[in-house]
Amino acid sequence: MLTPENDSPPVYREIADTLRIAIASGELSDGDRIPGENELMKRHGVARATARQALSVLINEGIAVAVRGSGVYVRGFSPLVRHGRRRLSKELWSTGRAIWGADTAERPFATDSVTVSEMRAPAHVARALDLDEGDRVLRRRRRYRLDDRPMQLATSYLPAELVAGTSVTRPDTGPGGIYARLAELGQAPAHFTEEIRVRMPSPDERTKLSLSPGTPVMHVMRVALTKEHRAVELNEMTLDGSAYVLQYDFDA
Amino acid sequence: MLTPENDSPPVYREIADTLRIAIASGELSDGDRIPGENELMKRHGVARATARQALSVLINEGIAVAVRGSGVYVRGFSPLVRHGRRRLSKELWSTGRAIWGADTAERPFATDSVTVSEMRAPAHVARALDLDEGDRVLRRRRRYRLDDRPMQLATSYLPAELVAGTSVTRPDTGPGGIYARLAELGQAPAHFTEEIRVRMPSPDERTKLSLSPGTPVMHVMRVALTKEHRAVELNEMTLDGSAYVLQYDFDA
DNA sequence: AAGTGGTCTAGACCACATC
DNA sequence: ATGTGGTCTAGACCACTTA
Repeated sequence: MLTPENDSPPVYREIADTLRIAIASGELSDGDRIPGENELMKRHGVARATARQALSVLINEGIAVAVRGSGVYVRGFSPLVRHGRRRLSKELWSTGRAIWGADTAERPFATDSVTVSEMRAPAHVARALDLDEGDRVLRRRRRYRLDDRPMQLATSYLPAELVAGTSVTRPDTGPGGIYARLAELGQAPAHFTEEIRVRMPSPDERTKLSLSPGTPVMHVMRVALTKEHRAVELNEMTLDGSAYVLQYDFDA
Repeated sequence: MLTPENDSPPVYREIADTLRIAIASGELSDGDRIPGENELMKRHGVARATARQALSVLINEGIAVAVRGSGVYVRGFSPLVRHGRRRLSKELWSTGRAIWGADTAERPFATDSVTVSEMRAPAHVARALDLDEGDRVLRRRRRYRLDDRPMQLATSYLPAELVAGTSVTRPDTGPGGIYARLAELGQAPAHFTEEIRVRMPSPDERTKLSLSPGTPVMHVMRVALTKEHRAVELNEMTLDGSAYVLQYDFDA
């Protein structure tokens, strides 16, 4: 249509903006149906591809989700608060409660597809755990679900010689989890550091977490240290960004 | 083309996967040029829209960036570490150093487009600062840049009656910033809580932070409390997700 | 059966970058 | 001048949902 005005925004973007404003203003709210491709074609007199492009903007922003055969809908957001400090307080795991209970106020997290294996430490793991690159580590991978919704993927690495022969090497680590077992070995975690990155998920992460398009993930790398400052665990977590709010508190 | 095989992945996705693998394997690395639309059309025998769709997948994932008139390139990632605790240690702001110096190891952050205004507290601000919804707050907005690259947008809210007549109401708050001024008022921040969300940016945020498509933002909400647990500031920050790593540490 | 979104083709004109 | 990505049209067939 040879864009009559000089450098006006493209049509698909203007259509997207119209819809975005309708959503932001509350005119359309969580779960409401957004005008579909056919409706936008009629309403704005554009070709199908242009209407689609407008919708794809909102979908890639995570504001809307498309449901095949049904329509496009406004997407809600009601996340879970994950509290950095309270979650890892000593009372929790030292009394046999799983750490994951802390977030969810008694709603149980389910653990999924647990795999345990021993391997040579990858470079970044060796660095975090203060090992040499050839050293062996135990790797524990699992997925967490809440009400059947997958929420997070987690991979823990521990020095293999430290946990050899303990239940940490078995799928079920017993009451209190890994940290309780480390405490029994005299290697109780006393100090934690967490690094948080955000990015778009890989295709693998998208399927494992059932993410809809436009959903970013949080990547949390946590190192657990004993009171002697020995690094005893690296936990790499990938969280569904639409499902979590991380909370930290600290003193000046 | 009537998709010959049954439920094989769509062509554009297979093309995207090919490219993704080439990137992940290091065959293509940061800044390298990715095969463009014309190249993909020839190589895979598809229409232009299909080649474009394949590239748009990578762009929306933040793996690649398109440069008009030039080509599509692999995108690098070299973030800045923002340390939750060290940044806000009392020594920093109590000795007149700006908080922002802490992240960057002496590289200076520049402040941009500062606006100060007084207004009625929005609902979420009133809640965070423990005010009534009609109460007045001072709002300070600004943008931070590092080496001319915009890194973060920040909006602070403070109870208006608390800071009336101080330099907090002026664009330049003086040495040590807001927190030093609060300390002079006997309201020194002693405790902080931060909440972190991740989402895709709004169009406004995308332009203000010069974000390329596929870049999520971190949204940090920080409340500063005095030692008497009075909430004296709410700071809402929007960080370029490709530019930051947040770090926190704490004890069990 | 009708409507919806998902994929794909085959064209077109534009603005911009590089040579 | 040529090639690149950006936008747009006008069709087509498919799989799925809803009624």
